[in-house]
Formats: sequence, C-alpha cells, structure tokens
Amino acid sequence: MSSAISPTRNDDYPEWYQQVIKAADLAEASPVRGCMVIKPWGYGIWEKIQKDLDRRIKATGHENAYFPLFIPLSYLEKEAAHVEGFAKECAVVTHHRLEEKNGKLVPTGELEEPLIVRPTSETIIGESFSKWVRSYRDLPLLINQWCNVVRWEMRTRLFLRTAEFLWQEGHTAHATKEEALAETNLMLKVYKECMEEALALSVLTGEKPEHERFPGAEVTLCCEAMMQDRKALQAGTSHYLGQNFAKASNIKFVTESGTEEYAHTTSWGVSTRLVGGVIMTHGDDDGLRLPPRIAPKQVVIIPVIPKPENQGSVLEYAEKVKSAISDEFYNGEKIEVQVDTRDMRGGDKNWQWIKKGVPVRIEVGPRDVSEDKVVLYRRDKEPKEKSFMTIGEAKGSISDILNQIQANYQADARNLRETYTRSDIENFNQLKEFFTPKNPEKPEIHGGFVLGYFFDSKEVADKLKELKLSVRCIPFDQDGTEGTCLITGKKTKIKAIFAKAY
RNA sequence: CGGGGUGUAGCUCAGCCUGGCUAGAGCACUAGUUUUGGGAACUAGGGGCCGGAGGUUCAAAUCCUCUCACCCCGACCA
Repeated sequence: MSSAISPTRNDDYPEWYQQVIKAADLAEASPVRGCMVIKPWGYGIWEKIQKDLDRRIKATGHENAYFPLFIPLSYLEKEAAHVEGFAKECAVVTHHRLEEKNGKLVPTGELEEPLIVRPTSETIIGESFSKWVRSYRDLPLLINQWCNVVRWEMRTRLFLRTAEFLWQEGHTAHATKEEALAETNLMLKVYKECMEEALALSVLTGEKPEHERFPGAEVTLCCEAMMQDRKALQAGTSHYLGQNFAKASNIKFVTESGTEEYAHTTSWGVSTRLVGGVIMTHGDDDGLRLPPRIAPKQVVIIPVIPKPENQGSVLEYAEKVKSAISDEFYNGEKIEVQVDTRDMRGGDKNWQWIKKGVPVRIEVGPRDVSEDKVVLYRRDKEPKEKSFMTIGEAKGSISDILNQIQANYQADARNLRETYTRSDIENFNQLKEFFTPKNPEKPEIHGGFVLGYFFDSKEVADKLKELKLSVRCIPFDQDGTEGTCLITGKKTKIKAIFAKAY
C-alpha cells in the first residue's frame, strides 16, 4: 500500500513532517535565515485558530491592543531573570539610516540607545501599564495583542521553532496574588479548551518545575501535547509573574484603604507552533488531515470532466452543489466550500486535496448531473472509500459528517496520549530503558510520557539532559501518595511528566 | 563559536578524483496527439555567467587561493 508522502512517519518522522508541509503547501523557507514564508493554506489555518482563540479571549473579558515592535534596550535590563533568558537571542537595531558608499548601502545614523526587536513584550507593555494603572479601580487590566516576535534561534524548523513567529500574548495586571493566579489558571483553561475543541489536540495541563519556568515568572503553567512520534510539544504557556515585572516597570496602584502597592501581573501566549502541532498530531502518510473547525475550506468540490462537451453542465452542477452545501451551518458558521475549477487532471486534483487535508471532498461528474447525485469522500477514511448520495442527502448530512471527523481526530489524539503514557516506571533504569530505542542506528518511534515521582532539584535537570529528556510538567491531578524520585531516589509526593520534547 | 558537508535548470541530483566536443538526467513547465469517474502515455520544446572573486593552463563545472551562503552534528533553545 503506497502512500502520498514519502518517507512515511515510521520510516523517518522528522523528514515526513517536512514533506507534509511541502505537499500541503503550508509554508516554505525564506531567504532570511530561520524565517518562514507562510503560504495561503498554512496562513488560512492560522487565521482559523486566531478567530477561535480571539473569540475565547474576548469572551473572558480581555481586549486587544497593539504595542511597538521595538523595545529600548534598557527596558530589557529592568528584570534580571528576563535578561538572562532572552538577551542571547535578541535581534538588535543599532542604526536608522542607509547611505550609499561605493555602490553599497551601509548603515549610518547610529542610535544613541539600541532598540531590540521584541522577543516578547512584558517590558514594553509594562511601561504602558505603569501609566494606565493608578487606582485599584483601574484593575484588573486585561489586554491581549496579536503580533510577531523574533527570537534568534540557532536551529529552526518550520512552524515549530522559527526566528520570527506569529502569536498572541496576553498581559494582565491585578490587585492581588489570588486574582492574578486565578487569571493564570483561567487562561490555561481557555487554551486547553481551544486546543481540544478546535484543534482536536489532546493536552495535559500542569505546572513547570522551577528550571523550566519563563524567565522572571513565579509560576509557569503549560499545555503539553503528545505528537505521533510520542514526543511532547509545549503548546501554550500561562505565567504568574508575581510583582517582579510590576516592580521593574513600576506598576503601582492605590488600594481601597489608601495604601500604595505593586500590581500582580500575568502573561500568556500561544503561537504558530500550534500549526506544527496540528500537523504532527493529525497528519498521516497521505499528508495533512485538518480538523474541520480549523480547515480554511471544509469541503472541496472536484468536477469530473471526461469530455470537453461535459464541461459546461458539470461546472454548472458543481456550483449548484456548492450553493446547496454552503447554505448549511457547521459550528455556528456557514460551511466553506470551494469548487476546484482548475484546468488539470482530476486525479492530481484529488490527491492535492488529500495532501492538503481538506475534511470532505465531493466529486461531481456527468452521470451525477443527470441523477442529481454526488460522490463524497472523507479525509478520516481511506482515500478511495466513497459514498454515493443525492444532493439533498449531502446537504442534510454534511454538518454531521464534519462533526464526526472532528470527533474522530479528537479521539485519535486522546487515544495516542493515553496509550503511550506510562505510570508504572519506578526507577532510573526503567526510565532509561523506556526512552532508549531498540535500534540505535535508525531509532524507531519509541518512548512517550512517563508519569513518575519527582523531587525538584538541579541534579534532576542535569541527569535528564543526558537522556535528552525533560520534565514537561507537574500535572494538576496528583494522588498525593509518597514514593521515590525516579532520578534522585529522594522521597517525594509529587509526580511529574517526563518526556522527550520539541 | 567548534567539527563535518554541500553549492550545476523551478526542484532532486549526476559530472569533479584523472582538466578537453555545443554541460547532462529525472521530476516540474509549454505545445501537439492519444487517453479519461482519474495521481496517464508518447512526441516535440523552453529554460544554466556550474554560488562569487582571483589564480594556474593552449584549455577550468573539474586543479589552487580567498570569499559568501546554506545543511548536518555539537553548543544554544518558556
């Protein structure tokens, strides 16, 4: 049984990932090192994710705003841990003009204070917050922005880690620690719901251990998803920043009783990395499989034109099917249908749409025109598995079909994560064995998540690094029993998730 | 920043070691013919400053020097 994508997932998972991106026409490398060009189909997915998440962010009382791309260098210096975390990967603007010298453009007009291109916006938004917050009546301040950020990463992979990426970053200020922590938890829940309901991912939520925290945060919460190669993908994070950034940016307010206090702030973000997560969660050996909720088109109609004289009637019929189906609703919106009228062979078209992961394909040909029928294919079934039905039946069932596909993908993702999460690993040797491939020459897909006892210390992080493992999170659900840390053997009541990660 | 590698058609590459006809193949592209509920076949065609600069030579994609870019392994990476 040959597949549309070569190599297959089992043969070479990283290469398969690259090939799916190419075959589905999602994105490509740009002339600028580490940056990507997001093509219409890939950007369409991001727009759907944005739309869903933006609605959820607004529904929880947040407002969108926009802050500058450039941040004065001195702002970054204000928070010590933040400097440590981001200084090494900042793009820096030092000049503001170009002059021609010997036919070459050279930078001149050196800036008195260099600007950095935002790697994240805590400091520049903090500056605004300090002006906006005077009284407890100004709190909570609930702001979100959609933007791009730059982190000068050494090694990049399309969507998963690029030098520039698109994201949203929420920034809020609160009067009390309790309120800020509640916000941090609320936004993590919003992320989880968006990822599970819209992207059909299955995520585990919990808290990062100290050494994995966001630079400057007191608490970092995260959503961790399992990819089909059983590695973890950090899909979103939500941070309680304590008063660290409030002190750095001077965000103070007068309380009801008249005293002056620093605000408690939070920040939270998800990025275009989610698109990578969708590819690696739902893709198969024939290419991408898109959950209907985030597919730029849910249905594509492919006219079958065996003879030129059929063209007029078939195309007309295809439009008729389109208008019937696009009148239907899915998830509260009209179904998005495209008729693929391109002048090329039907087989090519068909496979292109399979590789792009469009949830439902409908073929209409001369025979269907006379019988008022269509042929319907689902991306969650085999490529050749077809259902014959009338236009009326297609119209009546399309919404259900999309719901089923969404549910099937969701179930697959949940099954994968549950199947490969082990909670019976008791010591370091077992851990090591679980994460060691049987074939070191050409490692097979192996490992998964291990839920095991964990005593937070530097020693753990270092020893895990040898196995290329990390503590993904300390899950919220803890049974409270006592055991010995898988790494150090120390007694502890905390369990964590150990895994290889992207 | 260390170690290794690669730059030749839109893409994937051969040719380089051992210098020598007009620089090649597959895919993609264009046209024609046949085919058609399907990832078609044949024929013809377009497309290259062989990454850049310098050198050796009668002669350089090929040898030498320099340079630039990218890739892989490390280091780095909420």
